[in-house]
Amino acid sequence: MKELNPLLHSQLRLAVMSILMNVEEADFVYLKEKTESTAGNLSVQLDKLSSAGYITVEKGTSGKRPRTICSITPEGISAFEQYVEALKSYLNL
Amino acid sequence: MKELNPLLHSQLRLAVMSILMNVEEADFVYLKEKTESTAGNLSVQLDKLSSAGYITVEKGTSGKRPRTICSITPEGISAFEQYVEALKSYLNL
DNA sequence: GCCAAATGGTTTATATTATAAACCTTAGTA
DNA sequence: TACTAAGGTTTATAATATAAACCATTTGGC
Repeated sequence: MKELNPLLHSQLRLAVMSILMNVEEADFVYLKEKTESTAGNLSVQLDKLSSAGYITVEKGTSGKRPRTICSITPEGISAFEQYVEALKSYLNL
Repeated sequence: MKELNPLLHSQLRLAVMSILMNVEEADFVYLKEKTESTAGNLSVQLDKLSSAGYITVEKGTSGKRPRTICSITPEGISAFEQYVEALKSYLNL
């Protein structure tokens, strides 16, 4: 049986990747709301995805408030697609 | 976003459930080979699935050797199907 | 202007989980 | 008898996910 990329096989990280597959970019607050995660948890998981090169994380400001914008990288897209293929073999799809 | 049943969201347990969805029953040795897991790990995960009522685990003998036979329960099938549905929403399927 | 609360995070501690190592029991066998 | 192998289980450890505690800035009320 195929291996399931452990970096993607995590509910929160998968949720983030799933969202980023469908939008050009998304900011921290949006991801937090959509995934219903705590800020701490999200912050940690974004770091991991970023360290793996699956997403980029740009820390800037919007007006005077900080704003962190994330987007998926080509490697992220590729990893996600491979993960989906691997999963299919488990799910009978 | 839908919650992913944590009991099923584990590579080895998912692999076991996936196999059991496709066969009437499977013994310990078969599952170990198919999943390429260690016996210890498999034993632990089978216990968890069994405790949850997702599979039955019958410990008998074949000839003189012990033989543990597993099969999926209706609750297991239902849980698996719900898990698949939830996952689909993450995978764009 | 000053204090309280809110916003947008990060760091760190804890609880859970997955995994393998070590162990047990019985059977065959040299 | 004493080794080895088969088929597992129990337990210790490593990894992971998660939230609690914390920090910096900003905004609103008085």
